[in-house]
Amino acid sequence: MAYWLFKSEPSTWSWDNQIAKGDKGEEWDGVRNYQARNFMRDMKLGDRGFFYHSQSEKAVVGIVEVCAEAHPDSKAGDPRWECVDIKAVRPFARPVTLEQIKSDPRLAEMVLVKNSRLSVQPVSVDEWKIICALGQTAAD
DNA sequence: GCCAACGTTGGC
DNA sequence: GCCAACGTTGGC
Repeated sequence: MAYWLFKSEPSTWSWDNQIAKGDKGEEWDGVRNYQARNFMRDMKLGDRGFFYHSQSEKAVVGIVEVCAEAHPDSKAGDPRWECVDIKAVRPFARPVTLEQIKSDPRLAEMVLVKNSRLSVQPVSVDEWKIICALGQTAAD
């Protein structure tokens, strides 16, 4: 299983919006960046991801699961743009802030730190475990 | 609100 | 195929 990170501005699509969709999940639409799209094409059913709030909050707030593999973005009107569907698995007991991540030397290589603008990105197994521990949340 | 970093576009 | 100009994102 692979691990990922999905970034969203809470004013556009928040963790609460995601929770409200329940187990049906929701399309991760709106990505118009080739790198991010290519990562979504690599995702498999059951892969896990962090749900990250950018802008004001800047924190990992929950865990999501890929519940549909890449398909055309229904809102794009252009088959080039594909996306996966994700559903909420569980919230973080304690959100892990960008500040915490940046101050932890074990997480210095995270894409979130190195390329803050990429909205969909891979997370290593080690990074996954460290951040779940910081968030006092089960990693499985 | 500003600005740095990055991606995309289009002229040459 | 290069690179300048421009737009967007996201941290501060």
